[in-house]
Amino acid sequence: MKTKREVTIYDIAKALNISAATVSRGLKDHPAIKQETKDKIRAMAQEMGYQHNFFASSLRKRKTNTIGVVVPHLNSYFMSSVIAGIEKAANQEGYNLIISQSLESVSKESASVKTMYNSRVDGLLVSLAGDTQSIEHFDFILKKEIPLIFFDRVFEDPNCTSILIDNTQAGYDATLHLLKQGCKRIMHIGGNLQSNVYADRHEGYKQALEDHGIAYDPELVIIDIRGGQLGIKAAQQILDMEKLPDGIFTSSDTSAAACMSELKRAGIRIPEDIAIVGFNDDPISRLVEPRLTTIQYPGYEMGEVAAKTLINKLKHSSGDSMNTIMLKHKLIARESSSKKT
Amino acid sequence: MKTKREVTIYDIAKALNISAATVSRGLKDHPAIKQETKDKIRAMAQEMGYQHNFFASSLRKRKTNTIGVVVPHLNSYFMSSVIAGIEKAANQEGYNLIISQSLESVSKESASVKTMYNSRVDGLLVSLAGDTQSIEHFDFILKKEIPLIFFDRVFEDPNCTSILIDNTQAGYDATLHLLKQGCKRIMHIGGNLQSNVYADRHEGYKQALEDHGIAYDPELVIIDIRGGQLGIKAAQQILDMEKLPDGIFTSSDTSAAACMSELKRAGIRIPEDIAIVGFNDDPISRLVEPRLTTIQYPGYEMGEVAAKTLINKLKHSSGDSMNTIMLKHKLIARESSSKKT
DNA sequence: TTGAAAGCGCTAACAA
DNA sequence: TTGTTAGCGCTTTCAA
Repeated sequence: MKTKREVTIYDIAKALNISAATVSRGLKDHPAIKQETKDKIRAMAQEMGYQHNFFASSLRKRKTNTIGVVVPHLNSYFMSSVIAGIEKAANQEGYNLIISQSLESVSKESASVKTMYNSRVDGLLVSLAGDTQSIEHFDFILKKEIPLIFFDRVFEDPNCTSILIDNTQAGYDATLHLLKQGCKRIMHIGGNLQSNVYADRHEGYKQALEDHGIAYDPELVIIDIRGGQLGIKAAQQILDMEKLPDGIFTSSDTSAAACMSELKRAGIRIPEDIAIVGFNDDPISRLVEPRLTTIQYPGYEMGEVAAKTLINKLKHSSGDSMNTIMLKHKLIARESSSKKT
Repeated sequence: MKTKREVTIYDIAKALNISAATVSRGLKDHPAIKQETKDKIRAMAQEMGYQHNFFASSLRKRKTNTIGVVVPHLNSYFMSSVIAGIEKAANQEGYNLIISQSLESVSKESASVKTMYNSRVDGLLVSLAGDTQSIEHFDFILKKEIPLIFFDRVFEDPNCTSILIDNTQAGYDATLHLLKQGCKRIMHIGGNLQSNVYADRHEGYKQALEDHGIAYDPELVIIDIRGGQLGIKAAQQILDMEKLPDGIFTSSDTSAAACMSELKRAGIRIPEDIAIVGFNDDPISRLVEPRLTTIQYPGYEMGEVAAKTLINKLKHSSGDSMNTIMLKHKLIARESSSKKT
């Protein structure tokens, strides 16, 4: 870059007195090139400090070997695990990654998708922002037939594959666990219901109560208060209640931990007074006291599956497309919910 | 992408019966183009679904407006904050980001840097892997005069700028705080000493002891045990000691929290028996019990400064280059270290 | 087994 | 204010 001119395949060609085409082939191990020639080319490339120019190659091939990833936030344990999984799978197959955060805003999400398109990503892996209500801003991507896969925070659409866990079942499991511990008055603290993830967990909570003859009480449900701090604000709200709950199912470990910390400070005993179940199996769930019962959720694997599915589509552009891939989850019981001894 | 041919500026030009050059200029608001023409161009581009092709443009301009970021791990609170800061600053100036993790391995770091070069990033922002002992693998970057900035985990080199905090001072502050609480037998749990970050914190610890007439005792220092779990293993080691320490200075909040959790499980009281100071002001420091005293460390700001410094270099390629930028840190005293009441 | 030649889509001198 | 022209560095037919 900069002022210094690039070392190109032409430079190598000239030095070796062969053609650029041969150099190009030799560099990528084309079978039609003599081993001897390849060796010479490699050696010279090495010597001259040649580096492949991805742009020129992409421009010419009309494909970039790059996958775009758009997520709401990078900074959660779950998301980092997913990204790590994506990176591993992508790397293995020789794909690069461009990553961007929407910070939970559709408009930023939309801008990111445009940028990704401008970079001509071959495919897109997306976990939607909280306030995303439609996927119109992906229309032009779909129209260009760029494969689009949603994971975790998904949107049902016949043209896209979704990869997720059964959040309804997971919410059901969490609530059921509390019921089995003898809880009768179970709260739910959850995220933005516009997102499938939180809507489904909430739904599972509702169903579990129903199945056990407990009426759903909207007073016992606290949903996403914008600007983080959900756990702390929820705790304050709980402390103001006339009659305390005896169990809480929270849609994330971080807010569960924050909430628990506040409640404990106010003198409430966990799990004796209130049992708590979180979600995600974030490392924090093992560090707080008591340790959090939680739903384990295969982030790394989800990333791997997402990337592999996408790459598969890219390679065999046949539309074998599954529409939904459901991964397993598991409840991990720890002290924060153990009312029985 | 795919089979569908791109809509190019030529298509727009043809449709409007003007030249491609004019379209190119119009699209980027070149002052020499009549407003009326610009409007026509924009409208047609819109209508035809034209999207800028970043590759062709980069190839031609020999600059990409892309910054490469290489970090050891994405999944820590600190690193996510840094990335968020970088992203904001980069976005503001119209730069894109390519992000990659070295997973603490020099070889992966080296591969990442190569890939970044292949993508012809305009500049590089790097936090080094734990076992990086030299920066030879950046030589070709430097030779091409691609600006390279290190942050947090840095390497002293006259050709690169480093952005960091005064880790020695911070280590000193943390240790001093424990001394002031009356601790006499202070342990240090730290990371890989090959990294400036941990080496300096360790050095500060040493100096503080020295300044207070306490002999440095290698038995009281536990350094990075590969494969994470540092906090837990350190706790086990502590519990095996004949004489327990009365204070611990840990180089990260996550290992401090894990260590504290283990110690508490073994019946040790924090801070009465052992006072603890962590590092980073990770959210976890406020969620564990007792809450962790820690060193606050401006991650977001560090990211912003790093990106701005780099972009500045990119824009005015004059070598105004400062060599080191030192950001402020601050000790935040919480319950985990408060021996005095 | 190799080479010649034609672009991929865009930009920037230079000219008009 | 706009157009002409010549590439940026690479890949890929087609031909030899």
